[in-house]
Amino acid sequence: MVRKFSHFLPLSVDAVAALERLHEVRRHVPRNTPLNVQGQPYGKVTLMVEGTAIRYKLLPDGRRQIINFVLPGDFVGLRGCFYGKALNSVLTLEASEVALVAPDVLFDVLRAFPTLGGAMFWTAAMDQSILVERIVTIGRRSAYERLAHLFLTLLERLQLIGLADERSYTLPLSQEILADTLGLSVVHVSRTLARLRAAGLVTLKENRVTIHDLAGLSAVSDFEIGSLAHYRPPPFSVATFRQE
Amino acid sequence: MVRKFSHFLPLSVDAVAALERLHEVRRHVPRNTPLNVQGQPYGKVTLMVEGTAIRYKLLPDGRRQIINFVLPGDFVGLRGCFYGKALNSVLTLEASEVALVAPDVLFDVLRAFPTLGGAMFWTAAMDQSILVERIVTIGRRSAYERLAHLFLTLLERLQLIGLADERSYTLPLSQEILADTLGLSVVHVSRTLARLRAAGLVTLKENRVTIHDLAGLSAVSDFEIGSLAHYRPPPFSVATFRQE
DNA sequence: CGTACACTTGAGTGGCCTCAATACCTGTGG
DNA sequence: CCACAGGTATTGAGGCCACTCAAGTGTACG
Repeated sequence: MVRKFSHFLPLSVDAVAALERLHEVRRHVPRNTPLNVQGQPYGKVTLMVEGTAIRYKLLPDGRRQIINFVLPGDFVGLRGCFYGKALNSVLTLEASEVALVAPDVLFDVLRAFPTLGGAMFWTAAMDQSILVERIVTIGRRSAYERLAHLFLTLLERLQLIGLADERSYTLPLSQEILADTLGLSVVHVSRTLARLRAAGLVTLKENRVTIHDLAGLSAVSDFEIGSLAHYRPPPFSVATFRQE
Repeated sequence: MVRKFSHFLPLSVDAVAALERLHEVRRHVPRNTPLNVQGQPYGKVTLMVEGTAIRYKLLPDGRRQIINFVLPGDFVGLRGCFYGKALNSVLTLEASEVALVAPDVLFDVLRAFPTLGGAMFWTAAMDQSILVERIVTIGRRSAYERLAHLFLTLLERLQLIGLADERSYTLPLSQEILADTLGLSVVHVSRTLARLRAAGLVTLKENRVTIHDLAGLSAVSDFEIGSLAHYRPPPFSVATFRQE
């Protein structure tokens, strides 16, 4: 998504046009479509254009842990293509629009517009910081704090791509999804959501998350507002390398 | 560490020499030295040469979550330098040897030896898969499974850099470290270790982890042996890009 | 020799889990 | 149009896993 990168640095008209090239091979996929299956060999790199998906892993006995949400502008299988088989599954949460990207096209574009490489590096760093925060959340926060933190993380990610307003957003979050994301049971998510609602902090109704008390919620969850977007120009030039 | 990269692809003599350049500015640091402090601006990129460290985050009330272990051959602050300030703290676990790497030198080397870029991309993918596994572990596995899984992950990582033999390794793992890594309390780690010992699976004594029943342990934890090293040559050429 | 740190073990508590029943909404087919 | 099935949310009851508090042991170190 062009909008995400432009938070990193201003994009030239040409660079935007180059990004458009990645969107050439589009495909419409219905809800609950696997974009990737754990253990299967990789197809190609997929770019989410519109819609949402979840990355998750299944344990042999059926337990599921959701790793992250795939939002518009996110790549699927970019890092993983160095492995022989997919390490996790990806499933669309709603009817979505994806672009299939031939890796060579991607790298052509990056070669032509080196600044985009920096932007991709930046988003990779952001992705990792989201994973790190999730580890902290699941490992050391209570159920109450976990939900609060997740809602704020998603708010910020969606604002970055222009899909959330100041305090609310639409996302197909069932309680089962929340439970598998945060390492909780469905029942306990239901009870905890009720407490958050009663406290006047957040409401989740018909796939719409509304944050009624942003300050209160971030106080509860120790979420640093703006933490994802913090950015400083790199203290050095980003190199390019090429492998034959 | 040269040894890690050579698992990815054979390295030429010249490439090895180039990697040596990164080790030029060495520094010896004692135990419990912060290499990085949460919230502080970044210094430079650090390469662990010998020794170990932990990356962790602290919550305001003092709870600690360890994100990952820094082993020889790992970089500290490579991805994070795009952010204004450090997102997590890093602390040495024992007396260590580190190399301070000027980012420009690193990128010079990558430019001269593009295959090293591919290797770094590969290790980044591996790092991420470790984070992903930790999320699954903390979110959906029991204390018993968590410890089993961690011991196997560390075994594999250390074997990759030649610091573990077939079934044992030395690492300064206190029970507090294990607890903060796995989202458990110290007391419960103690009890669970006792159960693993009684089951004849693992022993942890004087900083030495010995795995007595590798098959049993991986059955308990659903750890895929060899999962980190799985590698397939990339289906495309890794591009290089440069930012001015 | 005393202090500090790490580990162990016991006792009691609580957060979150499981099982289960109910209610609601939506889409589907007779 | 209604009956029905499937997915989703709520609520109660009971139980367990992991937590906290606390005391005691062993080892390292100044």
